[in-house]
Amino acid sequence: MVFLWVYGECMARSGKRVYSRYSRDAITLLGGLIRTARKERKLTTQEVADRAGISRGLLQRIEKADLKCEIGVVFEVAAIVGVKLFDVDEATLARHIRQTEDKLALLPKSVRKTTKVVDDDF
Amino acid sequence: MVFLWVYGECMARSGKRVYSRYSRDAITLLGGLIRTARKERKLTTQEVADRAGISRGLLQRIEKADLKCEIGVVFEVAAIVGVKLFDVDEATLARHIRQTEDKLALLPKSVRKTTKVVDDDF
DNA sequence: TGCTTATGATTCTTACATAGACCGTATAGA
DNA sequence: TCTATACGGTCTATGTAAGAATCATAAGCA
Repeated sequence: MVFLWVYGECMARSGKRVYSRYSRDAITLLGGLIRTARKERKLTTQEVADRAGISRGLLQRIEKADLKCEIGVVFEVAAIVGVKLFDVDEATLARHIRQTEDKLALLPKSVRKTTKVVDDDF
Repeated sequence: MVFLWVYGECMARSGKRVYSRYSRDAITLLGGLIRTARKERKLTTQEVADRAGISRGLLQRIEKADLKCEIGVVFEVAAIVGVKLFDVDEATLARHIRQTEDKLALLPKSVRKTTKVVDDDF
């Protein structure tokens, strides 16, 4: 029964994912910023790749905004060439993390769907 | 000669990568923002995972700031729960992309190391 | 309080991203 | 112009990230 294949199963087989324009654009911008920053600092792809501990090919894919790169590596490369993430420095980053943790502590630990006791007989 | 293993070879075998505090913190913050936004919108992990076309386990790793998740998926989840990347909307994102492209067009296509003709004989 | 379910954690398997090597091209300097 | 090299692409082997299934716990409502 091919028709009844659930989404998850299809994904597992096809491997194709769907991305919104927004997230694609965000990664495109990040890749462009990295390439620009690298050239402004006169660093070759090999130099940056070595510093990040990755291959030159992977750096090229990062700069070309490949969606399937590990986020840790992308952020690391950004840090190496001097692209500020969230547009803030380390101290501000740490402060925002604490603020988020505090906010999270006030929210319910699990999200419960309001058991719809909505009487539909009127 | 184990001592002479180059960095790349070690990486290929160990798989362990080194990350700076800055990039780790940036991802920690992103994961926290996603979890906070998800709960504020009263969405379960399963709902968000379904919308993003990923497994629940992967969403958990994203919120826990796992550095090895694909950047495309992380950004997509962020977009789904309403976390603004680069703190800007789609239109601004597109404008920044164009600006970066223009800037890139003015930079040399390849970075040449200044052949040190620096006469070291004086 | 008790019941439902959202969440966290674990294991196993498989698809695929990465490293590494190679090639040709083009491009920046001399 | 000429030359060294930075860059982009391809191919293969391999480590591992992601999906799927499961269980235990906790947490939110009635």
